[in-house]
Amino acid sequence: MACEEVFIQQLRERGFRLTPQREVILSVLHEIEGLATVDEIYARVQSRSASVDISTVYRTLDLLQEFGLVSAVDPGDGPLLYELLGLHGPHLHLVCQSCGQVIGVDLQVAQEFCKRLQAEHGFQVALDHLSISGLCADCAGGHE
Amino acid sequence: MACEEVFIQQLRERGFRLTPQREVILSVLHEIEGLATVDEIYARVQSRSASVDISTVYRTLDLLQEFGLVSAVDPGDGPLLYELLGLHGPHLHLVCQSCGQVIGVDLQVAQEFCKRLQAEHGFQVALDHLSISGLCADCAGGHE
DNA sequence: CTAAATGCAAATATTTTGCAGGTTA
DNA sequence: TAACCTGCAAAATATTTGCATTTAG
Repeated sequence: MACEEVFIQQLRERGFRLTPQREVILSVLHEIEGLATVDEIYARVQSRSASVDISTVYRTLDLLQEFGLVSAVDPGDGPLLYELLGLHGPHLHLVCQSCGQVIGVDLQVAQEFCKRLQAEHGFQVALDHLSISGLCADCAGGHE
Repeated sequence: MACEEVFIQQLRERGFRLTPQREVILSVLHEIEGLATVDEIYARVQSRSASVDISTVYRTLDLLQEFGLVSAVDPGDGPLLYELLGLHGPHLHLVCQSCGQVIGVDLQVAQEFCKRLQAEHGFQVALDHLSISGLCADCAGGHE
């Protein structure tokens, strides 16, 4: 099922409404394919529909997150990055502290680790929120 | 070597100075043992030395982080939490999205996982910065 | 003596909120 | 038409910065 359909269905289920603003925002997220700040999203939304307010962008992103269609990554500094989960579903984000790059990695590498946290500490990792800080291959290499 | 000594040594090495403010802040961190927000730290600092400014607290925490004596945890929402690493050294933080609790866990459980990220993606995890969001045992239990 | 650090106040950056009016179902 | 949503503006939160003055070494 496409994102739009999931979105519309979820909206209906909860008595929420499908507005043109929400459509534009979701469509912009499709067009971006990858991570973007609210400002970037907002700018693109504006180019299509100039009167949309940034607060509506925030509100819609929150909604999409609730619906599990979007995830947010904290880059450590600066504003959050948002990403449409759409087809791939959630993945692990490796955030480079040096260059800011965010690498998306299949969740599978984290499975064992998560199981262990579950078994040893009863802690249930939020897989749709998993991100790890460190140095990417390039930046780690340069430091040696 | 105690924190104070490391701190003083690092300061000297870099031509920085040991000020009474810095001493108070480090001492407050000792007294807290665990995670605290800047506001909490600031409040305690003030009770000892009322004229110290919050910007000095921020600046000193940055310094202590650079020196590897303090680490910051992002609770997902709200301000960062700071912690003196002191004796235990860095550990893994499990942050509960529901109750906000932060559980400190030995880094060892993450070792394999980190090695894998290193091997498969050349990514070097920042061990002094490792924190995972999810649900703690209590909150995960309650949800079922 | 002088480079570094502080306190103060103001700026910044990001996100949230209240509300009057517009819109969707 | 009734609850929901939006745009606007203002507030809130958290942190950073510029600068004159003070202070550690």
